[in-house]
Amino acid sequence: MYSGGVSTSERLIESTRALLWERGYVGTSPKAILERAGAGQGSMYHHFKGKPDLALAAIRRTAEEMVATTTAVLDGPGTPYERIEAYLLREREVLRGCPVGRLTMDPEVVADDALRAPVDETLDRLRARLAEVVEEGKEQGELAPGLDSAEIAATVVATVQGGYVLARASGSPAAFDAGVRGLLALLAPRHR
Amino acid sequence: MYSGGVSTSERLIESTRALLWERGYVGTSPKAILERAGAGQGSMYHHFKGKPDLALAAIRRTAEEMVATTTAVLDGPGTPYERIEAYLLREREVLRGCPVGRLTMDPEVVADDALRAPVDETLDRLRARLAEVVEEGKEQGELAPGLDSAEIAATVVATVQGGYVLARASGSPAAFDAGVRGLLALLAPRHR
DNA sequence: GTCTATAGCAGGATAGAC
DNA sequence: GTCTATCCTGCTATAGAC
Repeated sequence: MYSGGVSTSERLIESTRALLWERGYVGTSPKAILERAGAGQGSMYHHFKGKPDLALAAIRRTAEEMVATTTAVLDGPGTPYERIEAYLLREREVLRGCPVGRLTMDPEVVADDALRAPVDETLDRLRARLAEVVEEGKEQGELAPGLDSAEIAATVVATVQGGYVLARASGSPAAFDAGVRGLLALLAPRHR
Repeated sequence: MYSGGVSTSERLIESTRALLWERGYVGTSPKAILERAGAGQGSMYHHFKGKPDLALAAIRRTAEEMVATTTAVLDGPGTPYERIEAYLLREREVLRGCPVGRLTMDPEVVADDALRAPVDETLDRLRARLAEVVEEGKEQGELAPGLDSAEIAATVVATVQGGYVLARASGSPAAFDAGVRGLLALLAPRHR
């Protein structure tokens, strides 16, 4: 029996995802979620145990989505350098920040192992995959052999996450782009 | 007439600074500030117009402090590369994050130009000073001449800001350190 | 200057009708 | 499954005594 639309529980999760991205966990109230989802109190507490439970469902989905997106780029075509470049230059809504990374600035997310786990796992998998690509680049002679793959992977992810900070501080994506271009210049084969 | 201690307004500002660092603007309540400062409601509203006004005073002081600290390192002794290295390796309470950068993830700070201004200015001055140091390094032949100083400066600041994200996600400073070491390897004269 | 009292509203959750 | 009513607590601010 198909309802012809999206289920209430689905709307609750999507509304929570949007609000967590925009306002973080501390800044997101059940009331705001319900208003955005067009649902009443009862629906939320029927489908979820409470705010943390609903937030966990939302965070898990956002994390999965990010893993899928980044994997697609890093497993895509091109040389190792080109795939790292594609990851760094991929379309982003820079001023909105990273829906996963921003959660690390939320005290209640960091304090709750269950909420932090999907965030940690997502960034960790991204780093691990990037390290593999860097390793490939070294083997193929495209990247400098002296580089530590795990370190470079951390640098790449950090530059992106920090780029969001610079962009949001200045109110413009320019600083994000500058940081990315600087990193690409440092990685670029032609500069070795 | 010296009170022999610290003024109430002073304690309010310092308490607010600590809470903004720990919990952000949205997550910090006047009540929590007053408890930490050991003051009553009246004191706060006597010295400040309200939460935003007190937060502005606290953010301005934190911003000034960060400018002073980073300037001291970047104006210090050593070659340009060594000064950038000193900035990147300087002692940090990594898991607490950056007291200035973390504010960019706060929706109410970003939405309020007065609150965002000191954050923007601080990170912008840091980038500008780093760009000058990079420029020096290029002139002295210590850094690759093809690099764009402003871009590299953005990359350096972004790596630090993003390093905090990685560290807080994993609950360990290791990822911050890895990102910094990766960046230093990419910048290092010996790798050109 | 600092305190307590109070106000009005929002946060987070529960109860029970439909 | 979904709704509204209700509860208790905390947030932000104001009033007015000391």
